[in-house]
Amino acid sequence: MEKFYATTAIDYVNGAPHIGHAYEKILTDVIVRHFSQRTDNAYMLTGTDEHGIKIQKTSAKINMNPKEFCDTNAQKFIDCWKLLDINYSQFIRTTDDYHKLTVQNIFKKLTEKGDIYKNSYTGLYCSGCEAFLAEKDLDEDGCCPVHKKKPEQISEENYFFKLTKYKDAILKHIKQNPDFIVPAFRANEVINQLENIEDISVSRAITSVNWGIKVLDDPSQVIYVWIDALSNYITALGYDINNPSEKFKTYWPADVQVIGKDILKFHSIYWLAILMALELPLPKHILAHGWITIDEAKMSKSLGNVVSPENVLKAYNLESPDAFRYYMATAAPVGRDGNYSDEDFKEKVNAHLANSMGNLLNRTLSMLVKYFDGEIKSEFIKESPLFSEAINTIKEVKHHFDYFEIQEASLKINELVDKANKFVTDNAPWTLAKEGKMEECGTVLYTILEIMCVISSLIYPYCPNIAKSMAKQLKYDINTKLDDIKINNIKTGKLTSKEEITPVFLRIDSELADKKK
RNA sequence: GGCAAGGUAGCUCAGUUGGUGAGAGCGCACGGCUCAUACCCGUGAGGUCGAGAGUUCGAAUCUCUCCCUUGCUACCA
Repeated sequence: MEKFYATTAIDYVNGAPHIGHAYEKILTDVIVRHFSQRTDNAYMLTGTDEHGIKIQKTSAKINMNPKEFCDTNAQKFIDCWKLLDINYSQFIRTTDDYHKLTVQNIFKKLTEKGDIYKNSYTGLYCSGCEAFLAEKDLDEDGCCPVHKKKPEQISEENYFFKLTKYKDAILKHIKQNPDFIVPAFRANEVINQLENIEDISVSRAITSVNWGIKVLDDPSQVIYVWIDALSNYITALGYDINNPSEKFKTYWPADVQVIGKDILKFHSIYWLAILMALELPLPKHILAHGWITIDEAKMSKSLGNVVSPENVLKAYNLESPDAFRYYMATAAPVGRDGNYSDEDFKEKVNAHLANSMGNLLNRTLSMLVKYFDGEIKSEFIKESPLFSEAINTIKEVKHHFDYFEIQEASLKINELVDKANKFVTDNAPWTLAKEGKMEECGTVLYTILEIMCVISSLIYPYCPNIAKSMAKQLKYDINTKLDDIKINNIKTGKLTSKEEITPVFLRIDSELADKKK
């Protein structure tokens, strides 16, 4: 694999990040971290979408200039991703100068090509909102729900993009590439939506929206969200209509673009059309994830159940975001809605990270210290059927990630952990020690430690901190590429001592965890 | 309304092209072990596989009807 380029949706900076924003970034980060174990050129892009009427109004309401308002809110996202160890390569803001410039050039090129043309747009305009409303936004009487008055039919000169010109090509692409849209069942929805598309308006009169990127040579128009926001995936890499950067040539097309299911239409139709118009290759996969619900209820400001990642980490006094990342990434099969509940969170992370995986390392190292003073002797080193199981698990995990099945991949890791735990019980090294069968006992411990090296690599995308802690105690190089993993990582000689053994993840609500508070 | 996906053990769900007594994880109950973060291992529960009818030697798995749930059907971002 030569390179891997993944993008997230860029978040609208009208508010602070919540668990839904976090979910998408965690999914993407887990995917990119996995592929970083398969190539040296893994690149992850995330960022913020900062233009538009909502920002313009919200900032005006609090007497702030829109850029300062965006600066403040964008920082909240940056801080949050840091807290969650989102290892992005680049953070783009649509107010960045290089982005604005390229968007203007893209707009110009499409205009010259004839794919963008001027036409009049007619819509329902509410003077109170100073915005066009969609019919479904109106109340039963056809009035604006906020200002309680009927919107007027207004016509405005706008630029339009010839979406319909690309309809057939898009349909063909989706049908010929059944794995383009993940999960596959959403492809049908897109195909249906494609039936009724029309050309889309891609600019607004500056009198309606002034917070945006101006059309070159036409100061009366501001570029609307489609071309502004969607283009970020290529402007970030240094795309230029005449001289694309080396970075762009290296990474584009994206290997996967992770988005929420609500914006699938824009990415699988509008975005493809724009790329086709620019004569650029198309992304390999669009991954549309589901929603995170809170205790089975949709998260919303009005319900007051908006959960911020920061609060979760604080509530459990978690030092690293690993447990939260693990839970989010494995809560549901990608593409379907997942649920967050405190109870389930505790149950899952305790069971998998502490009881099964963490404890397995801990018990094995403890025995090594207890029976052998932490030393691996050469006679311990023998083949084991577990080794081929471990190699096979790597294969299965890779296969699942090829299809972005990150929950399924985690289940395979759990299975390997379970097999290893069973192996310990079946061979009862403590009994072997009592019976004086020291070589046999040492071989059992050695076998598990080799397996733990593999497990630390496999759990790394989900739980980078825990994985590093495991690797450190195993004296294993966590940067080993998946394909380079051989079962020969535990060397003979002193491996550990009582002082060096520490639990990699403390049970939530455990006595030890409580002591730390 | 139209299009689509589902309704399987208390919970979350697996069940390829129909065929040995219907499964996994969690939770629960009981048992074992004692190296470990009170952990780990084993055993069990006997669920009319949404309802009814049909095809078949045989259906959770195919067909039809009905009931229920969910998603999509927006120039919001």
